[in-house]
Amino acid sequence: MDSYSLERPTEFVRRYWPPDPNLPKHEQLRRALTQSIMEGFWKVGARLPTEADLVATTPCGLATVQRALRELVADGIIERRRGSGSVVADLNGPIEEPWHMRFLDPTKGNTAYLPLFTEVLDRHILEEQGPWTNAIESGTNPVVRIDRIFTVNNDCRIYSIFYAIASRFPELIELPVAALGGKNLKTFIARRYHVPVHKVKQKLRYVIPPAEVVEHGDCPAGFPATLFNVIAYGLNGEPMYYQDFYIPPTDYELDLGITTK
Amino acid sequence: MDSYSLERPTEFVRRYWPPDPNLPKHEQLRRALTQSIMEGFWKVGARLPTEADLVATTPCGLATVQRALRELVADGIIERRRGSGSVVADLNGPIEEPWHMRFLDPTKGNTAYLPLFTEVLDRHILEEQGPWTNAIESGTNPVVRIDRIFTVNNDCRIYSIFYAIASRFPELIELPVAALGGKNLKTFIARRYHVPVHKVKQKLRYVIPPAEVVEHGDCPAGFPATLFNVIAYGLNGEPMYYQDFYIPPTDYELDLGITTK
DNA sequence: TAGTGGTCTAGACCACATA
DNA sequence: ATGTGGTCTAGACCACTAC
Repeated sequence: MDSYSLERPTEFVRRYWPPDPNLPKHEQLRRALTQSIMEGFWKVGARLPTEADLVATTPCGLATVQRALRELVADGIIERRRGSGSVVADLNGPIEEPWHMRFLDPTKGNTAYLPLFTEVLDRHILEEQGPWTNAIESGTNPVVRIDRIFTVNNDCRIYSIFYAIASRFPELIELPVAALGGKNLKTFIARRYHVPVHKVKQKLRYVIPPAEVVEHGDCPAGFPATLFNVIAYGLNGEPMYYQDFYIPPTDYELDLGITTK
Repeated sequence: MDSYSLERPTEFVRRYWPPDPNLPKHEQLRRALTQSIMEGFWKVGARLPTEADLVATTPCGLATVQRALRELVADGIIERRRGSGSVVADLNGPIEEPWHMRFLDPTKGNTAYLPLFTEVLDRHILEEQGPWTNAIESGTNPVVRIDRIFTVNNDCRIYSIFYAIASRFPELIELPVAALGGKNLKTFIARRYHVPVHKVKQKLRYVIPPAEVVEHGDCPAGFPATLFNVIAYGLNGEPMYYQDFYIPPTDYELDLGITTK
């Protein structure tokens, strides 16, 4: 092991160690690696230092390094293969696929999802507070609201309203609206800020849809519509965005994912 | 450490070891303990053998025993406290609370759930197949179907249809229907068979409700109703039951839980 | 063949709970 | 004071991958 190959691991330790000296070492290493991946120090798909490198550059023994790496695998943040090393989990893979609004394709035995197209209708900055305030901990900070239409299989239009803290994702307000068209905002955020969505809290309620929802979506006016609400959280459990979906009656089946105790 | 205190751990090893000689030891120990807990060999709340006892009675070293126990904690199957030992996680605690149909109480800031009452309408054995067949892997085996009404906060009635393999939960067919009234079937199953529900797969679709749903529930006739479907899985990931809920329009907000990648 | 992760052990020290 | 789980290390051997 020559010193050249230890340059990058050494730089990693210089920047990220110690994250918190009061924690156990395996937890410190786990957090340091999570933080560095979130900040893009290790890019998606990049090879991480080997166990031996981490033993050499951190104050951790082999078993401690292995425990930290094993926990990162359980978190879905990295992938490891015997003989070939550890890499940052690929956000361009399954994570890039839509997470919300996954409608099952009946012509494929409900094993695939229907195609989804998005169109941006509006974007503006909100100073006022609302149900999203507590959810994304925005307090009195300005919030960016993005209204979109999701079209499922070319025949069902879902109105979506996305809320996030404006200062946290500046590109969402700096870019022209046209540049957001057709994009998966979750993926967009994951790529630009290296903060993949890791878990979502889901709720369901019924409301009379507001005028813009009736106008652009497929919800009938005057009747209660299904309002599907999502709060998305990042790797560290910090809230990232709040999103409402107004789902009209449809024959398609919506996959809500797997929930664990 | 006298031999008397090793009686129970020794009996555990005699009955459950090895679960599968081809697996790593930490995985074997994890499975053996999971299996023994599921079968009631260790009762809910009971103290498990200490790390030292397991080192003495199994072919595992201390670190291996610790790794297996740590994984069981992550699974939510046991709880450990320094100085006082490892115990089987209490199914009478949070797990006993309703999992499905958790409507938020608006008078308590949406931090508590509304009370839920159940009433059994019907129970019969099905020989035919249906959408539940693949979900619970019943094949051509008879399935027990239990129709119930869930009443939320005394003013919203939800029709529920529960499906499970009849031979797997014989008490569900042997007991008189009256004995199932008011019971939480998930808890009932967990207690009798030591198989707590561990994760659920959730789907949403819209259907015209069948006659019995319109008659006993609050869904209007002739209009599409929200059909919320749940497939519940046990500790080992094996499917346990399939359940449909016909949810009428309501002002209450339904908590769908947290979904992770 | 060399490098990498996966498993496992023996042993040490520490923090916390119970008595 | 004793027993318990929590952390950590050094070192060994094995399985798989890539060259």
